[in-house]
Amino acid sequence: MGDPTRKAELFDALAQTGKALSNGKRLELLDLLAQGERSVDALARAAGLGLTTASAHLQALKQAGLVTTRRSGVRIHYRLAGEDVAALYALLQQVARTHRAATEQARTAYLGPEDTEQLTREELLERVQAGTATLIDVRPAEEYAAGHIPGALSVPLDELEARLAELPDGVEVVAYCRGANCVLSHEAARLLGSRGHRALRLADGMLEWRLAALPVEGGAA
Amino acid sequence: MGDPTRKAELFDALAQTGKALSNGKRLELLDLLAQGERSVDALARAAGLGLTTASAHLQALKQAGLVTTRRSGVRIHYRLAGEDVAALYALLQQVARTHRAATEQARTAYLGPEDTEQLTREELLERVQAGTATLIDVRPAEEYAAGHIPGALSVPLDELEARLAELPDGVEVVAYCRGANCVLSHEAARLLGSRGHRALRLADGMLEWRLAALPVEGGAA
DNA sequence: ACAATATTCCATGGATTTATGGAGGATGTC
DNA sequence: GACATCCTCCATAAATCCATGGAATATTGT
Repeated sequence: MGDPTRKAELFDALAQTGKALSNGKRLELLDLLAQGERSVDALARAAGLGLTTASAHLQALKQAGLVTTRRSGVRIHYRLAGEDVAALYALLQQVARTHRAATEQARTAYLGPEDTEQLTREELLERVQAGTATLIDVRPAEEYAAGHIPGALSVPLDELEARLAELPDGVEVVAYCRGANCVLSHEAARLLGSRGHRALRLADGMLEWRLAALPVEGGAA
Repeated sequence: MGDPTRKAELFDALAQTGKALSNGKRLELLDLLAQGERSVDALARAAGLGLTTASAHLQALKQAGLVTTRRSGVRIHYRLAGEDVAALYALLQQVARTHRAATEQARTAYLGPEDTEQLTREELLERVQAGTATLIDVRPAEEYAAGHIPGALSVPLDELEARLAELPDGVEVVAYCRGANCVLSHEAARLLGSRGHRALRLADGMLEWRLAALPVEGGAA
């Protein structure tokens, strides 16, 4: 009635994919890849990893079936194997945050105090359609290019201070970034608030927006 | 712009939850818990683990926030921390199967050849409502008691052969069990087929049925 | 063919994980 | 209170994972 060895092999096979999610650096790489494809050294730099270390982790993700590769000239671009992988990553984040206090603590320690106002995807959608808010995407330009919320302006956090003049006065500014655990929109909202703007931020980010099947502009057509 | 140490701590915190999914035995325990709560030694026996080993894995799942405990007299019952955990487990299975050939191979090696006909949840729902099929739940009675598809008869695989006479002749029999990777319905369908019944099986199982928010009978009211 | 760039492969030492058996705690029974 | 049951905690040895640096491989440009 079901060979126990075969059964163990099946569960071990599933665990191989689970293992890919068992290391913080690999999750950080997945987090980046959830915003669009990237080359190995771009990933290594963005995640603060040694090149060989990043390569090894990416191999592990590939073995687990979570990412695929594409060669373009001399460099190799990694990307998520599918939207279900993005969904798996997002769900892991949600479960970890909901059911484990230590995760929530680490999150607030990283993102800083909840001193800026947030709004939901639905609220954002309303305001954008009504034109009552300016929406800015504070992720790196590369990620904006790979797909963004329709109507959003690309203002990477790096450039925000220098480009404050571009933002209309007296209108709400809504910032968003990668996802629920991304610090960029928090910092953007703080900066905007301190300069007299009425600043809000999207509670989560591009990852959750895409998974909710809301409209996306740019990127792979 | 975002303390790198704090950032690493956040991703490591997420990875703590991911680690829970990185071991085959732990996934097997989750698989059992997805059918309902159980005590430690029941889990150890069902998963073929030593008691202390099972306890250690359950502690790991608890630390990760995936399960909670409830004491009842001298024994401690573990259960999933929420339906989102069941969803996470189901999604991991789906991703592993879809994107990794080795997983699919291990699955077919365990479940056996695809020599029995399967049907989807929607098809099953139609037949049950129309009354054109007899539905049997071939999981252990304990799991049936914790919740089953409305109208299903509890016929644990162990007892199926002895209780064949209970099944009406000339009517389709549909068997289901725990989920997409559960062997019980495959074996039940083979047995039924070899005894002259027209036997089908649900393509997945109770886990996916519940996650699809389809009606469930029995269990926690 | 040769050099340059991007990535993977390989070997290594240090840290982490796992299974197991025995001791220790909590609860219920007599 | 003594005892049995169920579970957790602790110590240990084997296996696995991780970061790192140097060598090997693949592609492009000269």
